[in-house]
Amino acid sequence: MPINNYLSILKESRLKITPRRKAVIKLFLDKGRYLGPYEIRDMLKKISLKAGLPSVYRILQELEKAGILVKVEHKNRQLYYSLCKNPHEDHHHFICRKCNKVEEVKFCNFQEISRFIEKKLKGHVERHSLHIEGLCSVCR
Amino acid sequence: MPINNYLSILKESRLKITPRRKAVIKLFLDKGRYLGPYEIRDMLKKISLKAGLPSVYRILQELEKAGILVKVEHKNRQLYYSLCKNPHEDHHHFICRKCNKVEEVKFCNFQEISRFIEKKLKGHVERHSLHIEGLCSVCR
DNA sequence: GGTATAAATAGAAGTCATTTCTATTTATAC
DNA sequence: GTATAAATAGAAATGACTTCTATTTATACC
Repeated sequence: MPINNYLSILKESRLKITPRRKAVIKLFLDKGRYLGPYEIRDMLKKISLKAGLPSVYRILQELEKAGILVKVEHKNRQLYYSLCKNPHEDHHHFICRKCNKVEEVKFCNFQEISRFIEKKLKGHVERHSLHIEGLCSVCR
Repeated sequence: MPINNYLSILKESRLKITPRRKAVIKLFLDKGRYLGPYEIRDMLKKISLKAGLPSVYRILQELEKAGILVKVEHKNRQLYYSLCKNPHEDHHHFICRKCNKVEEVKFCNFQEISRFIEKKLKGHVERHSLHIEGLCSVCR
């Protein structure tokens, strides 16, 4: 998805298109992997777009709320985000533990487990999230 | 699994059986749900077993390392643990969002997704974790 | 292209979960 | 019982993340 689509989403969400927001989206597009606040701050500094950590955190929150980014669960329990390419499809993400690349997995067979739970445990399943980790085609 | 089995695991891991460790395991057995450091500290205080937060954190880490507890992923990114009843089986957990009960789901069809990833993305899958949330049979 | 407006940002300061450190206490092997 | 290493208490430190206020800036409108 080209950057202009993301900028349109910003407009739809009544968020102004500022140099920092644009640059953050570009970073995610260019890197193709998940990113954390500190490295984003550092990358922005490199392209002479200084931004304080509070601003970075805020921008990430706003982009998540707009549906442009999604949070990534990480073992160290710190904040990471990745670009959400298909917000409306039921899909999961495959994350490379070496290069942190995030790839979409357009496949979900969760219904089976869901039925198992409804039948055996008599519970009502509302949500699920699957974290898949390994080595991508380049790193393996 | 009765408490003595867990105490045996402690011994195998060369961890001493102290009043606090025993009490923490008992808490998890009794409550049947995931617990965080602060509530554990408070519960210990109630049974006249004062423990400082650093001690609680340490005990939880040790019990996790011994395979008695597992971390629970939580939206607020704070630390929660639950008892691991079958450390050696491939299984997942179903968590009730209302009472925090943790139930084992002895079912896993992950291989399908794994094969999908190996074939389509040419990646190598190493690990996965599935988080399932809803309402348990009592709370629904 | 100016200008008013609300929104965005900077930077200092604050919050709070978690960890580290050191002195003291305690479980266990003998 | 006693020696020893391991466990604990409590103060202090760490560090990710958030809040707050003053200043700057994108945008709508003329």
